[in-house]
Amino acid sequence: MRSSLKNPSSSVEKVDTRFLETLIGYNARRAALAIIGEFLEKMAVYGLKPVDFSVMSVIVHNPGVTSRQLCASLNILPPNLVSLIHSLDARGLIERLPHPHDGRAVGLHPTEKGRALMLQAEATASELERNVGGKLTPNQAQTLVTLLQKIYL
Amino acid sequence: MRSSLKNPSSSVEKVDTRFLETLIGYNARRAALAIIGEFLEKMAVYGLKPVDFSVMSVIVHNPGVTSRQLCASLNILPPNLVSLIHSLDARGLIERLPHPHDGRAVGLHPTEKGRALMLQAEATASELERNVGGKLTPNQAQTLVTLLQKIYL
DNA sequence: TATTGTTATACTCTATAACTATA
DNA sequence: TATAGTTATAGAGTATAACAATA
Repeated sequence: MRSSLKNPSSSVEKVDTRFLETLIGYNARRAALAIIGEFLEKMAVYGLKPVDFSVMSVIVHNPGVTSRQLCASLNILPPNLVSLIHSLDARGLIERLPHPHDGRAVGLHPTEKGRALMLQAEATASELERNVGGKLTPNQAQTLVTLLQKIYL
Repeated sequence: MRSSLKNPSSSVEKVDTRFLETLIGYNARRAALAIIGEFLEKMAVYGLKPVDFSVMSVIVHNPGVTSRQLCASLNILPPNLVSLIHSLDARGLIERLPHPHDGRAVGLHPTEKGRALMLQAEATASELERNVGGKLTPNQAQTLVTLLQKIYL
């Protein structure tokens, strides 16, 4: 039996990552990156990256939402949202209308084009979800979502 | 009953993110970021960021592992590992020794200082894990890890 | 010809400070 | 005085191409 501790020049056949695999954070990050990779591919046809998708989804489901509300909901810093919103506006997916009660704020509204795009994009996202669920039973997928939300919500 | 669809200037009281919360990728990312945030704070005393920690952990548990093996295990691109390894070397946490069979490769070995640091750091990580588990029962934490691994492994 | 480690570099993501207009 | 949106900018993270040394 060779001791890897006493031989500084020994080589490694199979890398042991068992300790890291006990950590929820490590596993959550690896799983998230794996899913986001698939997401990026499938959403490319809509010209939406994950953040764009999240922002558009919130705007469609919350017409009139402000930038500040978006930032708080999605954990985005205000300066980083600006160019994102500008880009969605330039693509004709959203409209910026004056806020009814607050002259400082701007309400973000989906255009018909934006609504139509997100109807498809959300369907694709749900389909991808069922693909990820190919590795999980529907029951397991639901359990997973519930447990993850206990952590960050 | 006000219809938010017909009033483009309506405001939003509470932001509805229910659709996003059905997506495993969204939840996994949010949970990972929440845990990594805590991790960053607790690991600051060791001067270790999450990637440094992962790399050191793999080196300690696999003395003699090569850069390429590390990259494959942790999903890091080789050019991005270089400065990381250099920094750990400069801190005296690892040693780079010639590989026994392959003249191109370099074996990465923990120094005693590196081992001692990681003994503490891994204990802290496990403790943090139990804190995250404060939101979950030990059983739920185990279930969560198992389900996440089904996705990316 | 393929692989290891490396350099240089570019692009994206994330973070901070400071400004303006309005509350 | 505080907040919404914005600008400028810095730093961290991630990506590709190309090279020398070795297999």
